[in-house]
Amino acid sequence: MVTRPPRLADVAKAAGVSTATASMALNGTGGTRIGADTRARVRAAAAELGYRPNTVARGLRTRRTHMIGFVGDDVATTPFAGQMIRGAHDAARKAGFLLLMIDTTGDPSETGEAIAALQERQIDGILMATMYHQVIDVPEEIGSTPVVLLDSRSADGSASSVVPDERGGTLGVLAELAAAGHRRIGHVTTAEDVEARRIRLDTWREHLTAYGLDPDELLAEAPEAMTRGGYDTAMRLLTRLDRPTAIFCFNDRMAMGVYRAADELGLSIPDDLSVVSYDDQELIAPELAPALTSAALPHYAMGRWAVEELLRRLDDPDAEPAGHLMPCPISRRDSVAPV
Amino acid sequence: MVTRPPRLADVAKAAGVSTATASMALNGTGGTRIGADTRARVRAAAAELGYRPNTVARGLRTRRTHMIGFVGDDVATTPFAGQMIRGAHDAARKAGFLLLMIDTTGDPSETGEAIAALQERQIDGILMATMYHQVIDVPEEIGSTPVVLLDSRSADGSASSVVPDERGGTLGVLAELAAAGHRRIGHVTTAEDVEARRIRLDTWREHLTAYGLDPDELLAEAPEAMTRGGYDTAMRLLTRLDRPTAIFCFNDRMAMGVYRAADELGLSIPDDLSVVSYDDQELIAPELAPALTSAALPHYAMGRWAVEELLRRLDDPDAEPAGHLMPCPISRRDSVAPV
DNA sequence: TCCAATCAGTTAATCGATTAACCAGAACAT
DNA sequence: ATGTTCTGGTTAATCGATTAACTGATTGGA
Repeated sequence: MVTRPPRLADVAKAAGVSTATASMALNGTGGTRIGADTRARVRAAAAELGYRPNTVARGLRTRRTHMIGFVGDDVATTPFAGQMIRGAHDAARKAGFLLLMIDTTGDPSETGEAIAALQERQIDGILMATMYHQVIDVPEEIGSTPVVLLDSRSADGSASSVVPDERGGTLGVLAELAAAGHRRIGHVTTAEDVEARRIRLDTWREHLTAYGLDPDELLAEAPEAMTRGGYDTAMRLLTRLDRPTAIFCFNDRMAMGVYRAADELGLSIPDDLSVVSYDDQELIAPELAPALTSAALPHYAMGRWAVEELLRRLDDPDAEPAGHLMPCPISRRDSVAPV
Repeated sequence: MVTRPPRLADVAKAAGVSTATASMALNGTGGTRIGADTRARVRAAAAELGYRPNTVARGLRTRRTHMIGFVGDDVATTPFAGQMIRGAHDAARKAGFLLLMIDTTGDPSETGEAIAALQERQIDGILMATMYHQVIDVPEEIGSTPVVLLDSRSADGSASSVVPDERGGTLGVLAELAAAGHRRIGHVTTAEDVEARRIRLDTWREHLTAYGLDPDELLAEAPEAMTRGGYDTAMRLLTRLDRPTAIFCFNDRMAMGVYRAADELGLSIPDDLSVVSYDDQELIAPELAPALTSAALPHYAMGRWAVEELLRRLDDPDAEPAGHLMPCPISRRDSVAPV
């Protein structure tokens, strides 16, 4: 005999009450209408039977599924994604929500389909995550579904969003260098037109200008933000007559190239050259020799915040969309020394 | 005015039919009962209104939610996890399913809760994934929910499962060495008691024994499968009088240590020493100099297979559980040369 | 011509909860 | 004595689909 799982009606019958009473007793709703002993009887019956509410039925009635759609443009490829998902997952679970994941593989036409698939399932809200900090338009398919953007901002500020405080992080690592007495700080970056590049570059420019230095003298760009690009650009900066005493790298991968270039030129890090970077990638920054000082991308925290914000919006759909800058903590390691 | 999304009843009214007819027309059920023109009229009305079925209501009636629970013991930390999820995601989506993710952070007491949370949501089946190949007991909370194990096997074979064909992969990389004329093949491995270690080690033993060599002469173990361990063990093997001409590493991280040891001893890879490994980790194997020949862990393929198997079991719950060995393709690179 | 089968639908029950509306009895105030 | 207010529930409607059972015309075969 296949015993199907107990329904609320079974619990009610076992406790000798109506399903309405059972529902209210278990959910604590209905105010004072349920007596203490009745409540206890229902609870005991539920425990006895191993009752688990059918959230599909509940969802149909209440229009709340306690599921959040997570739309990512590439779940797998970057190690960052995992942390973002994890932050979102943890915050969701704490509030009794689960994540319904969907990956668009970066294909924009997929995004509309993904959103529709989630909406059919009556998710309570949507998290839209991008792998890199960027500015996007909220897809119109979203309609009135509450949404929070993760690692990207909406062009018109119509949706809540959380992005890393790139400016703060940049100022942070530059402050490390300044504290060690560095002035001539080079910057190696990518030519790719991404938000992160723009902010880090502008902030660094500002910093140098404040010292009366000409940033353009100390800037080098590579086509791509990879090791190779870091190597090439560092070579250019470090073979100049008045080479910088420190380099701020766009990211850790480029920093790897800078390390190699310094090595080949017989420059010792941090004694002859200090290096700071961005991203604080797990398998890179702490593993380099010497370990690299880097501003961390707060993916876990952003994931968390996004869910918390989404839950806030579920409570109050008319609240103003919030744009949050998540601080990028500085991981201080061994790649910075006094001039 | 807030316009709520159209219901099936709205479509039916617009097409001038009953909801039963509308349902059958849209789903193609009910055999010949629906005339071609009626069907067309209903379809047109649905398209016109932008009708999207409410899958919560449907799920309540049909007891099928088209959602698969994915229980992972650590979604984020390993880069492998992403590929596994992706494989599962892609196969699921192709079949109209979505993944409901839940992370237990490796805590076994969490697992029961996770399964219960998924069952409350009436998922159609569960994927249980572990980050490392291991043998586990299927949690009793699973009950009669269809389940497929990912990267682990059930101790009693009661559930379908898919794991990497470690033996095949090991034979594969060893064959690379054999083809280059290597006989004295050392093995550096970890002392951690994991399934992968056991199989790779046993297979290597077998291979050497077939050549009449004594494996124990050529084996070195480290406490952990990290770079450090690879370095230490390689140092031991390579400073012997009759050092091996090739080394098979337990994984890529240990191979990094082997590379460093060889470098320090003035041995050039692959000319003085050939190296093969396992895992084919994205950020390691292809990036080493020379690039490392390694047997790949087929996480994407396993994720896919697991979903396909789960869907098969949904169709036929009484089918025998299948234990699948997923081949580990060999990534041939530049770390092997003729003796 | 008449009964059976086929066609093309409709009606109504159902999935398992939540919740608005109602109700009987006890306590209380006037 | 009688209306009012609590207490502690119950009844029945509802969420939005699917589907078993039924029905009223046609068509077809003998």
